[in-house]
Amino acid sequence: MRQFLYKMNKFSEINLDYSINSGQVFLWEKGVNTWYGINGSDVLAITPKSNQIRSFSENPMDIFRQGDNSKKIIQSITKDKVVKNAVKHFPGLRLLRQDPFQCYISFIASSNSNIQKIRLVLQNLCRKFGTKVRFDGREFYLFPEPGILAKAEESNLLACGLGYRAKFVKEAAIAVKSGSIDFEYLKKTNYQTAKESLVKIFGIGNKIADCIMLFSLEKLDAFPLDRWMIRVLQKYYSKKFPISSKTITEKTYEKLHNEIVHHFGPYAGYSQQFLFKMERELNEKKWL
DNA sequence: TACTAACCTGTACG
DNA sequence: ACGTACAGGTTAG
Repeated sequence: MRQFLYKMNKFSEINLDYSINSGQVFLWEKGVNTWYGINGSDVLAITPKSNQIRSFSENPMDIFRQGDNSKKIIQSITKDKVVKNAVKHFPGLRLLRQDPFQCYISFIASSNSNIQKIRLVLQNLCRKFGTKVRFDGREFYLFPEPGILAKAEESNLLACGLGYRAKFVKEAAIAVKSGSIDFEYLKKTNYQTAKESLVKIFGIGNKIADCIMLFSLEKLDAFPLDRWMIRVLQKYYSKKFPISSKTITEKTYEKLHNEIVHHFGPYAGYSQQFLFKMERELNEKKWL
Protein backbone atom coordinates (compact mmCIF):
# COMPACT_ATOMS: atom_id res chain seq x y z
CA MET A 1 0.00 0.00 0.00
CA ARG A 2 1.33 3.38 -0.89
CA GLN A 3 0.33 6.78 0.30
CA PHE A 4 1.77 10.28 0.08
CA LEU A 5 1.11 13.02 2.54
CA TYR A 6 0.75 16.70 1.84
CA LYS A 7 -0.03 19.65 4.02
CA MET A 8 -2.52 22.18 2.90
CA ASN A 9 -2.93 25.48 4.66
CA LYS A 10 -5.94 26.77 2.83
CA PHE A 11 -8.63 24.65 4.39
CA SER A 12 -9.62 27.48 6.65
CA GLU A 13 -10.94 29.26 3.57
CA ILE A 14 -12.21 26.28 1.59
CA ASN A 15 -15.48 24.57 2.41
CA LEU A 16 -15.09 21.01 1.15
CA ASP A 17 -18.71 20.02 1.71
CA TYR A 18 -19.97 22.96 -0.33
CA SER A 19 -17.39 22.41 -3.04
CA ILE A 20 -17.95 18.68 -3.43
CA ASN A 21 -21.72 18.99 -3.10
CA SER A 22 -22.16 21.48 -5.88
CA GLY A 23 -22.55 19.24 -8.88
CA GLN A 24 -19.00 19.43 -10.18
CA VAL A 25 -17.69 16.04 -8.99
CA PHE A 26 -19.39 12.68 -8.62
CA LEU A 27 -16.94 10.12 -7.27
CA TRP A 28 -16.50 11.42 -3.74
CA GLU A 29 -17.72 9.98 -0.48
CA LYS A 30 -17.48 11.17 3.06
CA GLY A 31 -15.98 9.22 5.94
CA VAL A 32 -15.99 10.45 9.52
CA ASN A 33 -13.69 13.43 9.14
CA THR A 34 -12.32 12.58 5.73
CA TRP A 35 -13.52 12.92 2.17
CA TYR A 36 -12.37 10.27 -0.30
CA GLY A 37 -12.37 10.95 -3.99
CA ILE A 38 -11.33 9.44 -7.30
CA ASN A 39 -9.49 11.78 -9.62
CA GLY A 40 -8.35 9.92 -12.73
CA SER A 41 -5.57 7.55 -11.69
CA ASP A 42 -5.40 9.04 -8.24
CA VAL A 43 -7.29 8.59 -5.01
CA LEU A 44 -7.41 11.46 -2.53
CA ALA A 45 -8.18 11.46 1.15
CA ILE A 46 -8.79 14.89 2.56
CA THR A 47 -9.06 15.68 6.23
CA PRO A 48 -9.73 19.39 6.63
CA LYS A 49 -9.38 19.37 10.42
CA SER A 50 -5.74 18.33 10.20
CA ASN A 51 -4.95 20.23 7.01
CA GLN A 52 -4.05 16.93 5.41
CA ILE A 53 -4.25 15.66 1.89
CA ARG A 54 -3.19 12.09 1.33
CA SER A 55 -2.91 10.77 -2.19
CA PHE A 56 -2.37 7.48 -3.93
CA SER A 57 -0.14 9.04 -6.59
CA GLU A 58 3.05 10.83 -5.77
CA ASN A 59 2.24 14.12 -7.44
CA PRO A 60 -1.47 14.79 -7.07
CA MET A 61 -3.07 17.49 -9.17
CA ASP A 62 -3.75 20.79 -7.48
CA ILE A 63 -7.46 20.09 -7.31
CA PHE A 64 -8.06 23.08 -5.06
CA ARG A 65 -6.69 25.57 -7.54
CA GLN A 66 -4.34 27.01 -4.95
CA GLY A 67 -2.84 29.24 -7.59
CA ASP A 68 -6.08 31.15 -7.97
CA ASN A 69 -6.45 34.39 -6.10
CA SER A 70 -9.88 33.59 -4.73
CA LYS A 71 -10.34 36.93 -2.99
CA LYS A 72 -9.74 38.73 -6.24
CA ILE A 73 -11.94 36.32 -8.18
CA ILE A 74 -14.85 36.63 -5.80
CA GLN A 75 -14.51 40.38 -5.86
CA SER A 76 -14.49 40.21 -9.64
CA ILE A 77 -17.66 38.11 -9.96
CA THR A 78 -19.65 40.06 -7.39
CA LYS A 79 -21.30 42.28 -9.96
CA ASP A 80 -24.80 42.26 -8.51
CA LYS A 81 -26.76 41.51 -5.35
CA VAL A 82 -27.74 38.00 -6.50
CA VAL A 83 -24.17 36.76 -6.69
CA LYS A 84 -23.28 38.74 -3.60
CA ASN A 85 -25.97 36.88 -1.70
CA ALA A 86 -24.88 33.47 -3.04
CA VAL A 87 -21.25 34.15 -2.10
CA LYS A 88 -22.34 35.20 1.36
CA HIS A 89 -24.40 32.04 1.91
CA PHE A 90 -21.77 29.60 0.69
CA PRO A 91 -18.41 30.90 1.88
CA GLY A 92 -15.57 28.62 0.86
CA LEU A 93 -17.31 27.15 -2.17
CA ARG A 94 -14.61 26.69 -4.78
CA LEU A 95 -14.22 25.34 -8.27
CA LEU A 96 -12.19 22.15 -8.27
CA ARG A 97 -9.65 21.18 -10.91
CA GLN A 98 -10.42 17.69 -12.19
CA ASP A 99 -8.69 15.05 -14.22
CA PRO A 100 -9.79 15.97 -17.77
CA PHE A 101 -10.60 12.50 -19.05
CA GLN A 102 -12.69 11.62 -16.03
CA CYS A 103 -14.48 14.95 -16.24
CA TYR A 104 -15.13 14.53 -19.97
CA ILE A 105 -16.64 11.05 -19.58
CA SER A 106 -18.53 12.02 -16.43
CA PHE A 107 -20.36 14.87 -18.09
CA ILE A 108 -21.09 12.88 -21.23
CA ALA A 109 -22.69 10.36 -18.89
CA SER A 110 -24.60 13.14 -17.15
CA SER A 111 -26.75 14.22 -20.05
CA ASN A 112 -30.48 14.07 -19.37
CA SER A 113 -29.79 12.34 -16.07
CA ASN A 114 -29.64 13.18 -12.38
CA ILE A 115 -26.88 13.23 -9.83
CA GLN A 116 -27.77 9.99 -8.05
CA LYS A 117 -27.92 8.13 -11.34
CA ILE A 118 -24.74 9.69 -12.66
CA ARG A 119 -22.88 8.64 -9.53
CA LEU A 120 -24.14 5.09 -9.82
CA VAL A 121 -23.20 4.83 -13.49
CA LEU A 122 -19.70 6.21 -12.90
CA GLN A 123 -19.13 3.89 -9.95
CA ASN A 124 -20.16 0.98 -12.16
CA LEU A 125 -17.75 2.14 -14.87
CA CYS A 126 -14.87 2.26 -12.38
CA ARG A 127 -15.71 -1.13 -10.92
CA LYS A 128 -15.95 -2.76 -14.31
CA PHE A 129 -13.10 -1.03 -16.14
CA GLY A 130 -10.89 0.63 -13.53
CA THR A 131 -7.91 -0.68 -11.60
CA LYS A 132 -8.58 -1.78 -8.06
CA VAL A 133 -6.20 -0.26 -5.52
CA ARG A 134 -5.80 -0.31 -1.78
CA PHE A 135 -5.43 3.01 -0.09
CA ASP A 136 -5.87 4.19 3.47
CA GLY A 137 -7.04 0.72 4.44
CA ARG A 138 -9.86 0.78 1.93
CA GLU A 139 -10.53 -0.48 -1.57
CA PHE A 140 -10.98 1.91 -4.47
CA TYR A 141 -11.37 1.62 -8.21
CA LEU A 142 -9.49 4.20 -10.26
CA PHE A 143 -11.17 5.87 -13.19
CA PRO A 144 -10.69 3.79 -16.36
CA GLU A 145 -7.98 4.77 -18.85
CA PRO A 146 -9.02 6.07 -22.30
CA GLY A 147 -7.59 2.99 -24.03
CA ILE A 148 -9.70 0.66 -21.91
CA LEU A 149 -12.97 2.46 -22.58
CA ALA A 150 -12.05 2.85 -26.25
CA LYS A 151 -12.04 -0.89 -26.73
CA ALA A 152 -14.84 -1.71 -24.31
CA GLU A 153 -17.70 -3.88 -25.51
CA GLU A 154 -20.82 -1.79 -25.83
CA SER A 155 -22.77 -4.43 -23.91
CA ASN A 156 -20.44 -3.94 -20.94
CA LEU A 157 -20.91 -0.19 -21.10
CA LEU A 158 -24.66 -0.68 -21.27
CA ALA A 159 -24.48 -2.90 -18.20
CA CYS A 160 -23.12 0.08 -16.28
CA GLY A 161 -26.41 1.86 -16.86
CA LEU A 162 -25.24 4.31 -19.48
CA GLY A 163 -28.20 3.62 -21.74
CA TYR A 164 -28.03 5.41 -25.06
CA ARG A 165 -24.94 7.25 -23.81
CA ALA A 166 -22.90 4.04 -24.02
CA LYS A 167 -21.91 4.70 -27.62
CA PHE A 168 -21.12 8.33 -26.79
CA VAL A 169 -18.68 7.18 -24.11
CA LYS A 170 -16.98 4.69 -26.38
CA GLU A 171 -16.60 7.16 -29.26
CA ALA A 172 -15.37 9.85 -26.89
CA ALA A 173 -12.74 7.51 -25.46
CA ILE A 174 -11.60 6.58 -28.97
CA ALA A 175 -11.20 10.27 -29.80
CA VAL A 176 -8.87 10.69 -26.83
CA LYS A 177 -6.95 7.50 -27.46
CA SER A 178 -6.42 8.41 -31.11
CA GLY A 179 -5.27 11.92 -30.24
CA SER A 180 -8.03 13.83 -32.00
CA ILE A 181 -8.94 15.15 -28.54
CA ASP A 182 -5.80 16.35 -26.77
CA PHE A 183 -6.53 17.77 -23.33
CA GLU A 184 -3.12 19.41 -22.96
CA TYR A 185 -3.71 21.32 -26.17
CA LEU A 186 -7.27 22.20 -25.14
CA LYS A 187 -5.95 23.59 -21.87
CA LYS A 188 -3.62 25.94 -23.68
CA THR A 189 -5.96 27.14 -26.35
CA ASN A 190 -8.80 29.63 -25.91
CA TYR A 191 -12.44 29.05 -24.99
CA GLN A 192 -13.80 29.21 -28.51
CA THR A 193 -11.25 26.83 -30.04
CA ALA A 194 -11.58 24.31 -27.23
CA LYS A 195 -15.35 24.40 -27.49
CA GLU A 196 -15.32 23.84 -31.24
CA SER A 197 -13.19 20.72 -30.72
CA LEU A 198 -15.35 19.34 -27.94
CA VAL A 199 -18.76 19.76 -29.58
CA LYS A 200 -17.54 17.71 -32.53
CA ILE A 201 -17.68 14.70 -30.24
CA PHE A 202 -20.91 12.75 -30.51
CA GLY A 203 -22.81 13.34 -27.28
CA ILE A 204 -21.21 16.67 -26.38
CA GLY A 205 -23.25 19.82 -26.88
CA ASN A 206 -22.88 23.33 -25.49
CA LYS A 207 -23.66 22.57 -21.87
CA ILE A 208 -21.45 19.53 -21.50
CA ALA A 209 -18.58 21.21 -23.34
CA ASP A 210 -18.83 24.11 -20.89
CA CYS A 211 -18.74 21.76 -17.90
CA ILE A 212 -15.66 19.96 -19.18
CA MET A 213 -13.91 23.25 -19.93
CA LEU A 214 -14.78 24.89 -16.62
CA PHE A 215 -14.01 21.92 -14.38
CA SER A 216 -10.93 20.50 -16.07
CA LEU A 217 -9.56 22.66 -18.88
CA GLU A 218 -8.87 25.99 -17.20
CA LYS A 219 -11.64 27.87 -18.96
CA LEU A 220 -12.97 29.95 -16.09
CA ASP A 221 -15.15 31.93 -18.46
CA ALA A 222 -17.17 28.81 -19.32
CA PHE A 223 -20.67 29.12 -17.86
CA PRO A 224 -22.66 25.89 -18.26
CA LEU A 225 -26.31 26.71 -18.96
CA ASP A 226 -28.35 23.78 -17.76
CA ARG A 227 -32.00 23.72 -16.70
CA TRP A 228 -31.09 25.07 -13.28
CA MET A 229 -29.11 27.98 -14.58
CA ILE A 230 -31.88 28.82 -17.03
CA ARG A 231 -34.23 28.90 -14.03
CA VAL A 232 -31.79 31.16 -12.19
CA LEU A 233 -31.59 33.55 -15.11
CA GLN A 234 -35.38 33.61 -15.47
CA LYS A 235 -35.89 34.12 -11.76
CA TYR A 236 -33.26 36.74 -10.95
CA TYR A 237 -32.07 38.13 -14.26
CA SER A 238 -35.21 38.34 -16.38
CA LYS A 239 -34.45 41.97 -17.19
CA LYS A 240 -30.79 41.52 -17.97
CA PHE A 241 -30.99 38.14 -19.73
CA PRO A 242 -34.52 37.59 -20.99
CA ILE A 243 -35.29 33.95 -21.90
CA SER A 244 -38.63 32.87 -23.32
CA SER A 245 -38.60 29.09 -23.02
CA LYS A 246 -37.08 26.55 -20.63
CA THR A 247 -35.02 25.03 -23.38
CA ILE A 248 -32.72 27.21 -25.41
CA THR A 249 -31.43 26.86 -28.94
CA GLU A 250 -27.78 26.68 -29.84
CA LYS A 251 -27.75 30.23 -31.10
CA THR A 252 -29.46 31.55 -27.98
CA TYR A 253 -26.95 29.67 -25.88
CA GLU A 254 -24.02 31.37 -27.59
CA LYS A 255 -25.60 34.78 -27.43
CA LEU A 256 -26.42 34.32 -23.74
CA HIS A 257 -22.90 33.16 -22.99
CA ASN A 258 -21.44 36.29 -24.55
CA GLU A 259 -23.75 38.53 -22.54
CA ILE A 260 -23.02 36.59 -19.36
CA VAL A 261 -19.26 36.91 -19.75
CA HIS A 262 -19.74 40.58 -20.51
CA HIS A 263 -21.63 40.94 -17.23
CA PHE A 264 -19.72 38.65 -14.85
CA GLY A 265 -16.28 38.96 -16.43
CA PRO A 266 -13.45 36.48 -17.08
CA TYR A 267 -14.29 34.35 -14.01
CA ALA A 268 -17.95 33.96 -14.92
CA GLY A 269 -17.71 30.22 -14.28
CA TYR A 270 -17.14 30.88 -10.58
CA SER A 271 -20.33 32.89 -10.42
CA GLN A 272 -22.19 30.02 -12.09
CA GLN A 273 -20.98 27.67 -9.34
CA PHE A 274 -22.33 29.92 -6.57
CA LEU A 275 -25.64 30.54 -8.33
CA PHE A 276 -26.13 26.86 -9.11
CA LYS A 277 -25.37 25.84 -5.54
CA MET A 278 -27.70 28.49 -4.16
CA GLU A 279 -30.67 27.56 -6.29
CA ARG A 280 -30.31 23.83 -5.80
CA GLU A 281 -30.11 24.30 -2.03
CA LEU A 282 -33.17 26.57 -2.13
CA ASN A 283 -35.02 23.71 -3.79
CA GLU A 284 -33.51 21.17 -1.39
CA LYS A 285 -32.07 19.02 -4.11
CA LYS A 286 -29.92 16.12 -2.97
CA TRP A 287 -26.25 15.88 -3.88
CA LEU A 288 -25.29 12.37 -2.90
C1' DT B 1 -32.06 28.08 -39.69
C1' DA B 2 -35.46 26.93 -36.01
C1' DC B 3 -38.36 23.93 -33.57
C1' DT B 4 -39.80 19.10 -31.71
C1' DA B 5 -39.84 14.58 -30.50
C1' DA B 6 -37.22 10.57 -29.19
C1' DC B 7 -33.91 8.68 -26.31
C1' DC B 8 -31.87 4.66 -21.67
C1' DT B 9 -33.22 4.42 -17.06
C1' DG B 10 -34.69 5.26 -12.32
C1' DT B 11 -37.60 7.57 -9.27
C1' DA B 12 -41.21 10.60 -7.62
C1' DC B 13 -45.77 11.71 -7.87
C1' DG B 14 -51.02 11.26 -8.66
C1' DA C 1 -50.84 -0.27 -8.01
C1' DC C 2 -49.56 1.53 -12.58
C1' DG C 3 -49.05 5.27 -15.80
C1' DT C 4 -46.76 9.58 -16.55
C1' DA C 5 -43.48 13.22 -15.92
C1' DC C 6 -39.09 14.56 -15.29
C1' DA C 7 -34.04 14.48 -14.56
C1' DG C 8 -27.45 19.02 -14.57
C1' DG C 9 -29.01 17.39 -22.90
C1' DT C 10 -28.13 15.99 -27.47
C1' DT C 11 -29.20 14.36 -31.82
C1' DA C 12 -32.00 13.52 -35.82
C1' DG C 13 -35.74 14.84 -38.47
